[in-house]
Amino acid sequence: MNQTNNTRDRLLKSARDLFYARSYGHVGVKEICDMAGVQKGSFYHFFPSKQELTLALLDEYFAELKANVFARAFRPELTPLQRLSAWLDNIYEFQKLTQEQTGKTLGCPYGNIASELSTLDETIRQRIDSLFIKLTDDVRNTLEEAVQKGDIPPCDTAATATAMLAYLEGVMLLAKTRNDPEIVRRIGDAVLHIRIGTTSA
Amino acid sequence: MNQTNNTRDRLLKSARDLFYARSYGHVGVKEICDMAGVQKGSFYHFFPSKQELTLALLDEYFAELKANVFARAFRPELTPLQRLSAWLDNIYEFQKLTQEQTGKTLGCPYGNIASELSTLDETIRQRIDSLFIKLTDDVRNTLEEAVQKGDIPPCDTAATATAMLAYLEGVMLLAKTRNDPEIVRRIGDAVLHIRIGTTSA
DNA sequence: CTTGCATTTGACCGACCAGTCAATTAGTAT
DNA sequence: ATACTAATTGACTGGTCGGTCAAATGCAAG
Repeated sequence: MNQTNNTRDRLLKSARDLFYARSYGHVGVKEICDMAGVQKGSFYHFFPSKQELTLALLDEYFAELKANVFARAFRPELTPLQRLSAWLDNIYEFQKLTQEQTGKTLGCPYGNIASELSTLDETIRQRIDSLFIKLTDDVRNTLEEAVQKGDIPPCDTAATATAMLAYLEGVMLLAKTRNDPEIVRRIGDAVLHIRIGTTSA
Repeated sequence: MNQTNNTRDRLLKSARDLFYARSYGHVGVKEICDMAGVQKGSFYHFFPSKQELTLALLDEYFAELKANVFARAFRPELTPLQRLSAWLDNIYEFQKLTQEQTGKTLGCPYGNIASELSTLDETIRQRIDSLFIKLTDDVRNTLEEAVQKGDIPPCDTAATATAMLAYLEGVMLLAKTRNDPEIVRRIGDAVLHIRIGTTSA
């Protein structure tokens, strides 16, 4: 087994960047190969189709996201609410970074693909759905810890985690539509106060 | 002048339905013409390009949305909070209807196009951005009325309206990704409690 | 009946699409 | 060296893309 297949990785990275900048449908296999400095035959040596490349891309970069970004935001020495706040900060920094690098605010890489392909490719839809569920699991655990510590009143932590993800996806979509990452700063904080199923309400 | 140009209207309606079901990039001009029962030359007689058709489509159906759906939800005899609740109900009913009719939950027609084309076509991006702003204007007015009546504490009504739109866009995106309109029911209500810039917080 | 414009047709264009394949090259194991 | 496989090349296919165009048709005013 080869430890890191260079060509395969370059294809994945090129596809990820191109899809993020311009969407799945508007990026061709040829262009992905050109950016990776590879011929088309090599693409189909490593991936049976554009769809399969996309599935691999989603899995591998989500694992990287969890290991690097998420592990830092959700680290246990922070209080639960600090973790959610760090998550929000990460989103703002990422949107601002892409704005500086590309001149455009590109939104959420997963939300973009979910929006474009959920109705077109059932396999990809299910994959992104399961990634979103994994994400909300981390958020839900954080919320449960917050409830146990008394930081927030009891609530439906699973539904609240889903609602928080929904809000941040919507915020990123609006930031993309406005082409302005500052939207995240202006309205992002409200994610901390979203609650579903509190006994009081 | 002809009062209602049948061919043009059929092209717009076909494009709207196809774009909503499958996205801009994955629907060709040929297919739009086929559904409208028209040859390609007719398409380019009425619209100089696919982009221009899309701009016309956005404007005309947004006007229709405001006149029919929005005017009903935001009618003055309802209390401000009832209007927001009616807005949410409309969204749920619409997502459920498309699920029943097409077997798929398709999300927000404008959010979908915004996500796909904001980074690809600056003109379309600006158009959708301005439609979103028009939408938030109605919400902001409702929030200001709620503040004046003492239904809610004072807040940054403009930012809160944007946050509410963001949340509902996110909810529709997750409903689409989950392919389940019930998501809207499960977490939608939280939109009523979103606040930005309250003096207390 | 004629003029003139709006509408519609359907063939056509070059470019690009995802995907195929036989042939070559590189690397490894014996 | 040999043999086997993995990796890579680059030409190729059939089909679709957005868009063009000259010719035909419909229609209304004089």
